[in-house]
Amino acid sequence: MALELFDSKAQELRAFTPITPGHVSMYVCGPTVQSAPHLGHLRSALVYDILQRWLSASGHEVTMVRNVTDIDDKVLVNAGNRDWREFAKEVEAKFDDAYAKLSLREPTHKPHATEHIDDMVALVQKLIKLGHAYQAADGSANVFFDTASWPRYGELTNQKLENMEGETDASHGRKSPNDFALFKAHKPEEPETAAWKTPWGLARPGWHIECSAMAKHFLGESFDIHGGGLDLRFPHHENELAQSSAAGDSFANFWLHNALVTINGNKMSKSLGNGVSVEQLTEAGSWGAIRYWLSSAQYRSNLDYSESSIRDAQAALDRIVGFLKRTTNTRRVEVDFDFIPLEFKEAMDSDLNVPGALAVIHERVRAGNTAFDGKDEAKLSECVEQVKAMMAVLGLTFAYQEPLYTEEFSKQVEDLIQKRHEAKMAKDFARADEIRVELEELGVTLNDMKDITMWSFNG
RNA sequence: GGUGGAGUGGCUGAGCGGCCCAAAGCAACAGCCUGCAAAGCUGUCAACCCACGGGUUCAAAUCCCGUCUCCACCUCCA
Repeated sequence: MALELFDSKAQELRAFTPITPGHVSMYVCGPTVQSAPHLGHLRSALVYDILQRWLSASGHEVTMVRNVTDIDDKVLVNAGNRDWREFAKEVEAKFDDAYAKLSLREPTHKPHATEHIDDMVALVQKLIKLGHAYQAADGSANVFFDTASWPRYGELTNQKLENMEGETDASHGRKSPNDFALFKAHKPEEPETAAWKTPWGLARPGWHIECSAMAKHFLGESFDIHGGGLDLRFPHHENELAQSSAAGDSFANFWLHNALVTINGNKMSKSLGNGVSVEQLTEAGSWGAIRYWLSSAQYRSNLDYSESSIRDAQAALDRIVGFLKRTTNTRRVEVDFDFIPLEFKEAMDSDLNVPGALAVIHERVRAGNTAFDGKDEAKLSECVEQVKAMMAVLGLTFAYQEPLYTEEFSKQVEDLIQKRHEAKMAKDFARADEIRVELEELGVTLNDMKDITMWSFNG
């Protein structure tokens, strides 16, 4: 069975075949760095991180571009009196920090909009030449895409122009309320640093043109996958598609849209004031638990946050980590993708069914625990290998660490266990419990089995 | 008004024509293990036929029609 992905343009599951065999190119809309990240941003980035990991695990070389929109109305507004560039960098650092803590892979390219103004100008010039864009009638540096000139407009979201509500304050030299800005003329109240010289005058780029230009710059006229949040489908992605295809590019072969994070059934967003901060999350559980939770619904399903979400995810994750800890103290197993069970592969190939994949992990954990208790070494090894490989594919390896301790420490622990054993033999349980507490303080968890006491280190 | 999507056990959440008397996790209960715990294992708990009403089919949670409720998008949004 091969990978199938839901293409939201075709509105159906399609067998995924890369344009260039063995190589996958993907573009994912990254954040507009206007305010600190929330759960929704994290989910979106994570979805494509897992896709990237699965594609490479299954033998593809992946080029992934995730942009940073560092110039935008909101960036300028939220910067207040500060230099907006400094502000944007600061916010970007918060995103980078959260991404790193979630253990996201670095994208191959992480372009900033402000670094690609020339690419955008070139693309817009081409659109004007082809009759799909025009400079504002009022003579300003505003440049708009001419939606009326592009009959395919609306093809991504299956909408017709006459049903669209369009920009309410249509002016600024637009021919139609549906036309969207490619470049926005410099406004006197905005800093000069936020304006670039273009053939039409001082201006800054509109949001949509950025992604078209950067995708083309790094991936060419056609590429495999374009991803982003469901809320970007319209207008952002619709407009990207219109611009790029009007300019003659075939653009993305697959469009992927991840569903949103909701809270009490409603979209999490700044305007509703229902965002959950990173602080709130980390109080409830580790970053591993946050990643686990964000993975726990298929990417096209809404994921509803509640107070117990992260706590429950932590418990589920601890079960897996606990298994690895209790069983791998004296074993070292290399991760190998050949160890991945077929059921896991099938789940992942089925439009990234991560919850189904997690179910396979838990099933293997139970089998492994049973093998461990029954001292079935061969079976245990197999389960450990499988669980580790699957955890690696899902990017959850960072949630546990190989126990690192010195020989000396090991000897100290084993001495204490021996003393505890002696105390137990003497029925001095108070002393035995004291030693257990002492070991716990050292970070050691005991596991009393029938004839032997095992221990694991949580360092 | 237009365009997409959703309604599955106490909670989260898979399944999308037969392998479903519906995965997995969390929560809860009991047993095993233990000096007692923890962890683990086993079992139970649980979905009154998977929102409701019709229909198609030898067969439906899964397809079709209708109804109700909810969500997202329609030029800020991951």
